[in-house]
Amino acid sequence: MISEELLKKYRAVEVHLKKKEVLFNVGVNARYFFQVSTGKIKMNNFNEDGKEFIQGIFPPGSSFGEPPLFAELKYPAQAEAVEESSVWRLEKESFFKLLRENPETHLKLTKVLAGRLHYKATMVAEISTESPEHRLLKLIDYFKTHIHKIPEEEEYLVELSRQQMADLTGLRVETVIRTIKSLEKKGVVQLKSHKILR
Amino acid sequence: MISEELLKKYRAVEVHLKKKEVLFNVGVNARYFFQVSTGKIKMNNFNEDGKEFIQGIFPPGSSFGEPPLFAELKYPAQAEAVEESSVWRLEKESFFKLLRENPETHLKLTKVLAGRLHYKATMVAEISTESPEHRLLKLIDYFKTHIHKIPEEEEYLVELSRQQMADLTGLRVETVIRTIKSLEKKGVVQLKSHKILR
DNA sequence: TATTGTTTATGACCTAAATCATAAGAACAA
DNA sequence: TTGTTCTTATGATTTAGGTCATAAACAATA
Repeated sequence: MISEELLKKYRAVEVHLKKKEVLFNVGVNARYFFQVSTGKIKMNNFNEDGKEFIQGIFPPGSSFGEPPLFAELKYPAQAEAVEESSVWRLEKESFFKLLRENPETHLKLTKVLAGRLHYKATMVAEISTESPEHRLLKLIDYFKTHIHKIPEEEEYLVELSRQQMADLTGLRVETVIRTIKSLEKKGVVQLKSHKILR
Repeated sequence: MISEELLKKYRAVEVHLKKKEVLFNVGVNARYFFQVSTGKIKMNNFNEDGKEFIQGIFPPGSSFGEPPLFAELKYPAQAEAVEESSVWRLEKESFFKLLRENPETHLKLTKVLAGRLHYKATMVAEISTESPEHRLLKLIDYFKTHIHKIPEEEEYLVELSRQQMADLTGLRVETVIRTIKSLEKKGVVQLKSHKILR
């Protein structure tokens, strides 16, 4: 997360997005650095027959879509506003200038990328080899401990919908619903008026 | 890739690994920066019933296993020598000193992480939503254009075994073999004495 | 050049999760 | 208050890819 002062200093501008508005598409070249100011942005893919995969959901303060900026690559996914949002947009050149002139910020950003790589490595191994039960528990636990940093013994109320969990784990809604039910029966998660507790 | 002079200057040492030897395990804390000197290292996971997933295969010059170093996390996968290999090993503290004192190297490393994040984002979307055919073609094309940087019109001889392709895409060997055959029938890849050309 | 191991190949069969259909409950807007 | 839409729920059916078994082709080693 880059501070607002710093962003403003390097001439970042705020861009407004309506719910479901797309900020950038798959396959285009990256020209800007983005950081969520308000709302929520997701990065996602669709296959030929419309099945969605969610790469990540970014709350205020998170940057997203930086890799193609560094590696001169095209966006592997699109960015879309989950709800009405605004994002800071910084020109690529200014962004690199900012990094050069603020080594501490560069290191912080490297740490963010490292964290994201860790999440992806975890999830891709899950998705490619594990059962729906295992995948969903891993997802829930990852959000609990790494995203929200909630201590093991404390209760965590999952804020994701069944559909979002499906799109994050490569499953189908029905499978998520059935699996969550069965996890409840086993007592590994609780359900309070459809909300998942763990 | 960090130059050998620089590595030596910061007191990196060379570690020798026999084929199949494990350098570090899942779940342990990262204490060193590693870069392949000779041979080939893979990072991989195994699920309960022994199914493997390959996170990446690293040739000489590539570093690997940096994310937990930055983000204070545990290794999400193990590192194992594919063949007899040697790797440079640099103490965590020396590594960060090196980065601070060599901003250009820090930027180069950030680019490496960005590239790897791009690969993972691409593959996880494939694995979670696409057919075996699509997954394998994407894998082959990714290796052709991004790893080996071979121009579109030139022919690429896939150096991966069917088993490795299976472990990189979350499929089973038999499925890879059958799918490659069917891709050959369709004329989208060629087979020359079992080697795949694209 | 026999032997052992690894990789590629193929058929038969089976199963977990996707698909399809339908509906009830919640949330939101008019 | 009544539509409208989104989310959760559940049963029936289908199917793609996994599993199992067996073998040929090839490579590596003694």
